[in-house]
Amino acid sequence: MNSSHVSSALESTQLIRSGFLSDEDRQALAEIAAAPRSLKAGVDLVSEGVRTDSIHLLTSGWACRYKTTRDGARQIIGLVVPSDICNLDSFMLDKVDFGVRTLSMATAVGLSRDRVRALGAERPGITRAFTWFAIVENAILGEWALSLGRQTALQRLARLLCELSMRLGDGHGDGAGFKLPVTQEQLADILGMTAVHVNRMMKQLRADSVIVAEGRQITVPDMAELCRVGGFDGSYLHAAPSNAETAVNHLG
Amino acid sequence: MNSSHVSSALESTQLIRSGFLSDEDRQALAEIAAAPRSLKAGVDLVSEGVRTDSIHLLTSGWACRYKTTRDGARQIIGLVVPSDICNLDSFMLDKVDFGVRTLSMATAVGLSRDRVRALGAERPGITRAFTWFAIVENAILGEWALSLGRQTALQRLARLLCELSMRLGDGHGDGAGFKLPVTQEQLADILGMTAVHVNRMMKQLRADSVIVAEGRQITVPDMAELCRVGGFDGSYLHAAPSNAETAVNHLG
DNA sequence: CGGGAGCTTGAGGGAAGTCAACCGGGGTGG
DNA sequence: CCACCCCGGTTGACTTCCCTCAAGCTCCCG
Repeated sequence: MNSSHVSSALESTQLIRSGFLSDEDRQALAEIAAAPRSLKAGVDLVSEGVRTDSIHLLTSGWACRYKTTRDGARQIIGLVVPSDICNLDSFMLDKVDFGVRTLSMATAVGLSRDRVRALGAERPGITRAFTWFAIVENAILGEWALSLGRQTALQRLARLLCELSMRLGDGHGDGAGFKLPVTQEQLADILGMTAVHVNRMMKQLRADSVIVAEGRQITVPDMAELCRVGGFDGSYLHAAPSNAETAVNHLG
Repeated sequence: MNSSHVSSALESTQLIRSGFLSDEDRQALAEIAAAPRSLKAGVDLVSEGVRTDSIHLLTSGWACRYKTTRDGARQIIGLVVPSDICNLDSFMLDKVDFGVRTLSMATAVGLSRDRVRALGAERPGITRAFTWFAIVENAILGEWALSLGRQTALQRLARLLCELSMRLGDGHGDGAGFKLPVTQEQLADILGMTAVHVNRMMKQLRADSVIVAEGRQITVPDMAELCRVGGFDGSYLHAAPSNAETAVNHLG
């Protein structure tokens, strides 16, 4: 069966970090998971506005949630990195109102919405973990809204790099680096600007020695400076392991 | 006791619309609700970044969720209208990372986070309803992000008016009208622009006869036209009563 | 009557978009 | 194996949208 296979994929899931899942909960989830699927870059896991009853967990690679305006402009409204849930909305809604597309090669496992719900009825921890995840996602989206509404292009870019550096967990200190598997055009769709302008802002960050970019490998010599430029304060991510324990404490 | 008093306040709550709450669930919630509080305009129900273990339901008036950047700019990341939950985040997180402030005179009731959670352990419908609400809120926030990132000032304003017209449920047809209890400065904080520019865009909508504004009373002579200008498609709200039944059907 | 809050309008400047051209690299097909 | 092409990055010139600053206006309330 795939349950043992998937179980390891679930190990590092954000859901686990919530601290709401017991070992049995985790095992129960692993047992209803479908076989992992390999995906090429640039394909839709879920298409915009479609009905689906399957919840996808990303186990490797990157994906994004996106929406398009009537006149064709695209906005990426969430980055999905390994261990994230692609379309949590399907847990409660029949129809997603965004699409999910891979940004790089990726693998994902599917969970049947109905089976997750059924599990949740017996195991409150599972529903709690999903709720926790929805709320954290909300916090991130709120931060994006603040950034889109009230920051300059340079600040938005710097802030995004800060967020990614933290979410990827590659170390938050000076000298931290990570790989950005996205084109400048996709960055533009995240940041609400033009690919051309992304390029210029990147150039400026490089010129100011705030980042070092070799191809798509980003290195941050001085994280505090990058945070300062982006006006970044990472507490909204709620994803630091330190938070999991406090969550557990509140279970009573 | 206040339970009967609060019960009526809960009647029209968004939570009810989810279709996940049974009558008993509703009653159980009403019993743990604190007495309603009257609030003046412009006061914080919850301050930014504070720890709180109380979840507030708005029963009358308007409020908003907001965040501020390090350099003092403010962005409103959500409007709270009667029957909405002000700080759902507190259901799962110790610390909210936004503030909630009344925009007009308002009344709210508080629910103890721990007691709601305890209820949820016995009554899965309650947790489900909260999760549903978090996910709908997410959908709205995603739509705001799309708007902030990819629409012009005029489109953003038009879209907001469309959303409000729908959420307030005053009728979505031509001739629909509603009261906007917010200053242009607050609109600016919602739309990610300047109060001055809000004024100009309002002027343009008026000049184009898309809206009629007398003070803070907005009338929409041609809703289809307003939707067209704002590139609005309301399906993301998931709040139409029609949706509640389909949600119920999926409970099994 | 004075004063403040919110609305309205104008003039000028700056941030970001648009259009366009060029470059480098990695595929692919002849 | 080379030529070609397409995609993504880079840069420049010009335009446009929106911000900034500033003043005057209308209410409403003390």
